[in-house]
Amino acid sequence: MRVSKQTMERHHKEIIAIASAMLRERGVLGVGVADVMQAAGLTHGGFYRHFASKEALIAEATSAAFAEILDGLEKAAARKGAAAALEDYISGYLSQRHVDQPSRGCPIPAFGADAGRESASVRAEFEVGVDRLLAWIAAGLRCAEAERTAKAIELLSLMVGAVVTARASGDQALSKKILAQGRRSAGNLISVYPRLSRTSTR
Amino acid sequence: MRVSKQTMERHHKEIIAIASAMLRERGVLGVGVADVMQAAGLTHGGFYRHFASKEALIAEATSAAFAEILDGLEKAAARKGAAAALEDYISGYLSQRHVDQPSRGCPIPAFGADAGRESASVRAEFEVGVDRLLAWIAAGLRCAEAERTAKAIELLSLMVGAVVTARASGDQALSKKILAQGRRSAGNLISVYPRLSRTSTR
DNA sequence: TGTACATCAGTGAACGCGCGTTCACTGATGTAC
DNA sequence: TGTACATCAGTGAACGCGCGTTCACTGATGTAC
Repeated sequence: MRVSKQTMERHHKEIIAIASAMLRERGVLGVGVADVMQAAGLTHGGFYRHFASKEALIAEATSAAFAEILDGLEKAAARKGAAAALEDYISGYLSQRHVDQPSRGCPIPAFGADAGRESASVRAEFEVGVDRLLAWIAAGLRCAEAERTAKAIELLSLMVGAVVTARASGDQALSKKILAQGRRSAGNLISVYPRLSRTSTR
Repeated sequence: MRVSKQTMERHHKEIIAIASAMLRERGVLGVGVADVMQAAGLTHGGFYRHFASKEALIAEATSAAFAEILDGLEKAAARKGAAAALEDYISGYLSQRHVDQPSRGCPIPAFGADAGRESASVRAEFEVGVDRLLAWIAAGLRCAEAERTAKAIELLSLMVGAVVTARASGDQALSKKILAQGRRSAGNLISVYPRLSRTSTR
């Protein structure tokens, strides 16, 4: 039966939140409309009162995934400063926890490859998220203004690649080696004198 | 009707080759048994004379995708030397062509995220490929022996992340920016004095 | 080398199942008086 | 404020479709004599 506007809005947000986690855990093709609705405690039939299509849900869930992460990052930056927040972000990103639990993690390693195969609307949402993320990272870098964007792109690429490769590698040993190296590389990138401090591997 | 052993072997290889391209283009869930068989000029019914399951095909296709790439790399290294071959590999990897055409490209950005969700057999094949790739990259680096593996991991992570992020970003401008920065970063990584040569962004 | 026969790669129909989507229906909500 | 009624969120069955997998069948291949 019909529910109140507030209830419907709550359902809408729940559906998106569930889809945004499922999307990162299973990828675009792994997310089913019925699965999402069931996880939200609803039946699949009502889905189309909320979204025009599965594709529309994917676009909204993509946006929500980035928004959830960026909200947290912005709060952290406000609390402890941009540079300190960036350090925390990096160590969280390149942690075993992030590799093992994609559902609350970064959308880029989780379904960036899938997003590249999706429609323009999904790709557009993804791009807005990447742009905002790069801007946030750039703000936390201690370097010349002109270098910031370039360094942010380098750092993000490095972290995304390390997480994708660590997740794909079955063996724990290789996975951990990749993460550990990622942390060293990222640490050198954000340090004030990165070029001089990294002659040794350790 | 029955075909000769040679024909069957040819079919087997064709199925794997087609699946390995489709896998990189569409991801694991995007590959259909019937699609692959049809592309090979066969009907889907005969699939199970070649493979125990779709999963077995994915494992073999993963192995084949890495083998195809590593064969090419090893030949290139033999022809022009490990260091020069690595430079070519990097510029090819971080090219618009590679971003636009995943089907013959690196498996890691193409379906690394999917592979992380697959069975142990697929993950094991993936890991063997990553290991071999890292060893090949390490051999082309001009640096101290002790630094080689670490630098290879850093370089591969950087390239994988740049390609994933470039593919996911709908807009050409951001995509190109990420690739261009990837090329600069990778170039600095493989140069003999990377720490000193990169004070400027350009 | 020739013949009889077992093998089995490939075919095409069918299996159960889950997918995204549609729709008639229900009944609480929101609204007009 | 109370009442009558239109709206519409959610239900559950059904739609067509494609999925991975199975299977009886075909007939060329490979083999045993």
